[in-house]
Amino acid sequence: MDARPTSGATPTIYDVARRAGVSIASVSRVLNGRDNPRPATRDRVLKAISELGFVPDGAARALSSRLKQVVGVVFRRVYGTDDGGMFEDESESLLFGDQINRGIEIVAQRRGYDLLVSSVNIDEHTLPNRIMTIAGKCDGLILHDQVLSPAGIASIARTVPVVTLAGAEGGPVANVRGDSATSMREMARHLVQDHGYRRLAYIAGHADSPDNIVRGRSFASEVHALGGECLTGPAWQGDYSAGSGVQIVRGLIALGATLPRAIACANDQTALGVIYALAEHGLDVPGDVAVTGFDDLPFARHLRPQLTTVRQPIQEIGAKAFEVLHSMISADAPQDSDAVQDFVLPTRLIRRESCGCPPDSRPAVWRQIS
Amino acid sequence: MDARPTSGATPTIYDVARRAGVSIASVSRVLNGRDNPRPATRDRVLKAISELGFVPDGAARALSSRLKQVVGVVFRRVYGTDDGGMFEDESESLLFGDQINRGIEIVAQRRGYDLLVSSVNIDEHTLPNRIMTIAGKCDGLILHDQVLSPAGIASIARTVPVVTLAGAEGGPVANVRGDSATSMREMARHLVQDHGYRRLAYIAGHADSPDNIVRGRSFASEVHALGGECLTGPAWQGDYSAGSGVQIVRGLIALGATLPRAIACANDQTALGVIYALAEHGLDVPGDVAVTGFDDLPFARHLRPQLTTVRQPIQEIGAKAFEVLHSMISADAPQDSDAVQDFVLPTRLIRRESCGCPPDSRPAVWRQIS
DNA sequence: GAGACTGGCGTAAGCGCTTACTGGAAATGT
DNA sequence: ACATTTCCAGTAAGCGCTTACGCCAGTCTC
Repeated sequence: MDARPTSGATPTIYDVARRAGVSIASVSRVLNGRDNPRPATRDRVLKAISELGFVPDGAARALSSRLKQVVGVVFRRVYGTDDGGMFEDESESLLFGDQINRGIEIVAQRRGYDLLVSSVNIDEHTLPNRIMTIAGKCDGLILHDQVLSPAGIASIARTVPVVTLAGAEGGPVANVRGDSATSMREMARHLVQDHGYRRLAYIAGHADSPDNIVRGRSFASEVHALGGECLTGPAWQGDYSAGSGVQIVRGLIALGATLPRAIACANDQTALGVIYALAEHGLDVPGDVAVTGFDDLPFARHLRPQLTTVRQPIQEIGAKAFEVLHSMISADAPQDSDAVQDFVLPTRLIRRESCGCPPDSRPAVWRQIS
Repeated sequence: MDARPTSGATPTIYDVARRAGVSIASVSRVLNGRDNPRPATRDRVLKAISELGFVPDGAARALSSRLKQVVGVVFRRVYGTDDGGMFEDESESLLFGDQINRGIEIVAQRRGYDLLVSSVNIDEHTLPNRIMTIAGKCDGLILHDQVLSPAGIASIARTVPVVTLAGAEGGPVANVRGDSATSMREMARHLVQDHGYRRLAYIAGHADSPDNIVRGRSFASEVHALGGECLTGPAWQGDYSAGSGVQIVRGLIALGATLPRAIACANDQTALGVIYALAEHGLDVPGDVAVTGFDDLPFARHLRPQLTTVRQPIQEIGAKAFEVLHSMISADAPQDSDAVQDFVLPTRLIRRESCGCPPDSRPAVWRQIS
């Protein structure tokens, strides 16, 4: 029995112990489902717990057991290209990131972990501090694309297990990503070979995003290999936002440029903006210009025309990232040092209408879950 | 100076102190930006910190300072009506909830708080346990709509500050919500008076969602007051998912029912499904049937026709919820007991095309940010 | 029925921080 | 020059848990 005074505030394990007439050790054992305490004792404790409305303190538990059961997830706060307010919410809505987080969360929960999410603004001068604060609150970190420089990542990884998403292949830590290269090559083939387009373009995402670079390169090189032409360069530099798609198309049209026959976008949101801007000028998609996306976010199939895109196994990417991180956390060895792993998940081309394919006329109910 | 042995693992404040030749108290003071330590000392400490890659442990800090600087956010994991896979991702994508969380996060960050997010499945039999675990990891809880019964909320609120979102007016704890009633009445007026529709319907969201109930009641009563007819009942019971919108319309058409002239949906996602299903049967929106949503999610304006809906200040709702919670956490008094507050934020009717209004033909750049 | 187990439970030592208290040195006042 | 104040920095006492250890029944063995 312990003689500590009853706290006036929230009940602690001592209060429970006193009320149940046992020691705090027994309460702890009941709390953790050990089978030591015999039923009678267990019941007394359980009763005291519920009478007091006792909630064990996570911080104390974490401190003592050296496990917080929390994973940190950091993503970039996106402010897309400003296009006069039209897409301001859109660029804020991080559909892709949210889906990934959902994937992480679902598997994390199965292991008793919760997610500590935090967005960062790259320009923040206190970035290292913010990341450190977050790191201190969890057992491991999952970093979305483009939140920290490779050097920054390496440095934080000295102290806490880190997994990156959609990072570069040879990064300093374990990385999980979709197989952008293969599917973008497939996309190029589809557009050039199946549809016969010769003059195409790729609207890029953030210039410093490894995944974006891979997408652009794979697409362009395959188009060239097939004898097509692929426009790139500053005029085609977007930032993953719908707004950037709008502005690029408007800019091109304003300059009187001849648009390519097909535009492949770095992601679905950009494609959304492109289609919008094209429609604004009376251009038909895919009749005048074919447009494709990347990610296959839910809205892609509700657009008119339905968006041809690449399906990424978004939630699976998140799930995999957690599993990798979890094994790093569990492994006592803080560093597996040698071979840093790069996990690549398969992606798939989803042909819908915006590339020029005919609409699928079967009723949705009969359609394959594809 | 402290004689504790150097830990082989992650460095602690003791390691930093030893390396800098000071006491742990001084390190702590530097860490917390106290102005006590003089520059020379401070620099030594800072140097040691960066050399060791020291990251202060959040759990220890929380335990000691009795503040975790973490707020828990719990939302319901939604599995929408199954419609053969067509909308399965959609129903998982919780657009609305994610936006709210973004709002919470942004203001939380300003106060040094991070978000612990966790989705729960209502059917879970261990729900109380899950919520308790989460509660133990944070200083306060924000509960989205429909994650816990009022009794459950009241019980957990005994122990930790709680704020609910879109809860019922007379709930057991502080609540933040949009002014659904006013805008739905306005919607009814617009549809009946401006467009002259007489036969309308409301597709409901979760039957047990207070906000849904308010929306439905306000709409129906205003329609009636204006001499119109508002269809409701089991045939019009959805669940906030696009899939439910699809199924309801398909079901009605299959039964040969005469569709109303206008359908107001509980939220944008439902409207998305309704429009989809209507198009599937060759029905024109708004020509044959007008459709409206609620929330004004980003995709609403990219639909064809653009969706007429009610704009909720989504991020502001989240922000407000955090502010309220934060003041509860800061107030030493665990219970302000008496008047539980209900914060209502203004909403606004956004007239676009799906109600029958003419498309806005001004170029987007010139359009008001409205 | 004495010795060796065994299972249930209490004691106490931390986990890595924050912070009240305190002592000594430096700065200030007269 | 001495008394007084001010400033820094160290000591140590927790914060609320988990868990190694050990004690004391009650069981088992032969």
